[in-house]
Amino acid sequence: MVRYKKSEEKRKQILFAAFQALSELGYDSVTLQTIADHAGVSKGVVHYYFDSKEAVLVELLEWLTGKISAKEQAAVREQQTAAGKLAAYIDSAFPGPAKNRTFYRVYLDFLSRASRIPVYREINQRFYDNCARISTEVLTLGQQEGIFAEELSPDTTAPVIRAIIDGCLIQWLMTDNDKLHAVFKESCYTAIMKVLSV
Amino acid sequence: MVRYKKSEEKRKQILFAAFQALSELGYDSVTLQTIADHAGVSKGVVHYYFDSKEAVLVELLEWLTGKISAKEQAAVREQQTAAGKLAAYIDSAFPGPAKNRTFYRVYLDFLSRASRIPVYREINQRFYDNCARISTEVLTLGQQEGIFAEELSPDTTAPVIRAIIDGCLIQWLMTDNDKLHAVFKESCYTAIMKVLSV
Amino acid sequence: MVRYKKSEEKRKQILFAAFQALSELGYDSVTLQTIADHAGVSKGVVHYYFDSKEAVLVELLEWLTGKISAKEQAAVREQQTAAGKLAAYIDSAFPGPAKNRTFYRVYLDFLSRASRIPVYREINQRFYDNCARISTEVLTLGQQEGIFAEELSPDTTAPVIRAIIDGCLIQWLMTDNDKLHAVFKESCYTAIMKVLSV
Amino acid sequence: MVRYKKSEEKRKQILFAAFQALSELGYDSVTLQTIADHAGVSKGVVHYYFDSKEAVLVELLEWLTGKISAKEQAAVREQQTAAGKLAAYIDSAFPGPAKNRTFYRVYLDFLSRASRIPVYREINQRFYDNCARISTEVLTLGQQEGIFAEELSPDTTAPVIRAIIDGCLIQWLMTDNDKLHAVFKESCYTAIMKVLSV
DNA sequence: GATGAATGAGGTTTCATTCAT
DNA sequence: TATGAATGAAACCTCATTCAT
Repeated sequence: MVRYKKSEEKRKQILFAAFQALSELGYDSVTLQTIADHAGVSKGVVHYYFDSKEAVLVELLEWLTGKISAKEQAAVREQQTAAGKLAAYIDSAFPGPAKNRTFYRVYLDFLSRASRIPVYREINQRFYDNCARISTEVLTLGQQEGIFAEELSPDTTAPVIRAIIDGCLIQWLMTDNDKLHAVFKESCYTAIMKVLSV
Repeated sequence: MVRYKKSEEKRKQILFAAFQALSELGYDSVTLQTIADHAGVSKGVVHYYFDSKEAVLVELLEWLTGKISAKEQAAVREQQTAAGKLAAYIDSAFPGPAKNRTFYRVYLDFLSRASRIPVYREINQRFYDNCARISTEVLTLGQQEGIFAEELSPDTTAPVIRAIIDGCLIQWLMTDNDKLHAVFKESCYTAIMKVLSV
Repeated sequence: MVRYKKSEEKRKQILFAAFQALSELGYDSVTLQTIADHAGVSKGVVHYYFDSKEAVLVELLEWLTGKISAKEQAAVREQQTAAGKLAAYIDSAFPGPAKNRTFYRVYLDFLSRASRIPVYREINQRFYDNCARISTEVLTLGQQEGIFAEELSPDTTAPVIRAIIDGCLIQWLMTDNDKLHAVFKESCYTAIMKVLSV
Repeated sequence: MVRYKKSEEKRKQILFAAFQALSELGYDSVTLQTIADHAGVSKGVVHYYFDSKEAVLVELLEWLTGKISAKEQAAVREQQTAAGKLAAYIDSAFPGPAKNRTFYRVYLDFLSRASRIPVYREINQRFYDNCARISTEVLTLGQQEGIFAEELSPDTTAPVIRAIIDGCLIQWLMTDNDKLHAVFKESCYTAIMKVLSV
């Protein structure tokens, strides 16, 4: 993009620092100073690359959801069967305790903002759309294979699949127990299978 | 309780005002002034009844989750069959677009805090425990009736049920579309039924 | 005095509570609430008996210095010789670690105010005048007895005597060591004797 | 010192402004705003250079007592005789009405705090230790010269010397009369001479 | 490009004072 | 008389933002 003459790399560095700081401290405790500290740059630099603190956070949500969508899509594309694709999707959504904790803490911050502020809601909507595309791909292939119920419509089923994934990961996050991660992942997979199966 | 000499009624009034203000403005925009404004009292009054802003919010979460648990339990108790109890539970969790939006905006704020701050996590855990009690009640009755799968254990199933409810309501909240509330409620009910059924 | 229709006894109770609270907490930490707490009455009562917090403190200084002057005068009057009177004065000014600490903490608060606010300065001046009266009594008797230097004038000598007393007690207060109280008392007595002696 | 990356000069400027403001207004009336006003900077700057208002005041006491100790020591060092050193010490401690008023108003504020708060007491103790060093230097030299009493021990005599200085300056401060400054200075010198002489 | 000193709006909190009961 | 709920001014402090260097 021509939009940014400034070093795209340093922007990424700041976004990642913001991600870490936000996950660690939470929305109301994160400051430009803490973001700058995490990035190893001065406070002024953040303002040089981003118009405002808000702009950092908006772009962070965009960047995060984009990365996750890409990763999930890639994982699903690699598989040929509906069952394989679904498993790959869940695997991708449950990469492990550390990554899930870091991301979902931040994601909950963003969801609470998205419930009130359109710009966040729109970014999240694009993320949901990508999730729906994956779910639809899995569902329709499964229906062709005959393992998923014919009567299921992608429009109503896709949101439920993401609901179960997010719901399970939130439940797990609240347990604050890394060992239960595998249990919730398994429960999530099983639940989605039951929802889809004939 | 003797704990509060001060008018318990006014405490509730302030808590409710905080609830409204928080739902409207979000955690980082809500101030003691806005809470006081919503309650129709002066700023000092909030501090007269609560030690700090934090104390207001902690007690708000406690009060909100307590009220919801009570309502859900009462609704489930009134029904005699597993199917009736489950429907009552879902009805209770999906009271309508306005109530769900108001509550889930606030609840997302609290979940994001609960992911980092123990005191919020503990309150939420008590809420989850109550939800699990309801789910267990529904599940075991359904197993006795023969409509739910014998092999399901309450310990792993209960969290999934709440995960689907919360997940669906978050998905709906993000659509910002009141008309879809009924659709998500229906999807939620169907999904849980599929997860539980033999 | 007719000035106070209100129970003089309760006023004293509040003044004494203010004295304790002030000694314990210091000027900037003492509040009407802490004074009321120490007095075992409600906050409103303090305002009922005194126009303002400032009024409590002004009257407290008046009351304290008045009591001390009376005590010192009485002690000195009881003695017949210059040496006896001086010893009685010092004894009276050094009643012990606990009393000296309580009083001098408060007195330092008042001195710092008296250096800027006329009303406190005037009250303190009356205290100094009483001290000077005592010193003059001791000095002139001693001169008659021939043990104190003839050339000493009460006007310049009296302030020095109080200076040594206050100075020694402040020095002792800063050591925060009860055991040194007797040492400083002895040093104070010796110093004054040297200043006065022929 | 590496401790302060930030301009040491501006710190000094703020400390001096705090000194003036504190002397003028007193401890309970001085605010960060008044300090900032006296320094000709904005309120935020004070917090940029100091962690808190308390930190400003602690450092102010440290700075003030340090400066005075240095000045007094230097003055005493310049003199060769015990009498000369003592006169230099007194001269240094009585620089004049304006300076003494400004300093002793502030110092009384600090003494009242030092009587309750350890950090202030410790700083004051270091000041007292320096004063004792000076007194000891004067005393031992005077004993060698044969003009001061052999039996005087520095440990008990030094505090009395400072007690007389502080006591006299407090007495003078309370008169609120510049013309009496010289009188009290003379009285102070005479008193100390009598205390020390053979 | 990069820094960090400076600003000041706005937040939480404290507390003297008022006043209905 | 006595209480304590209520008020609101003013304190300390934080921090996004600006800007000279």
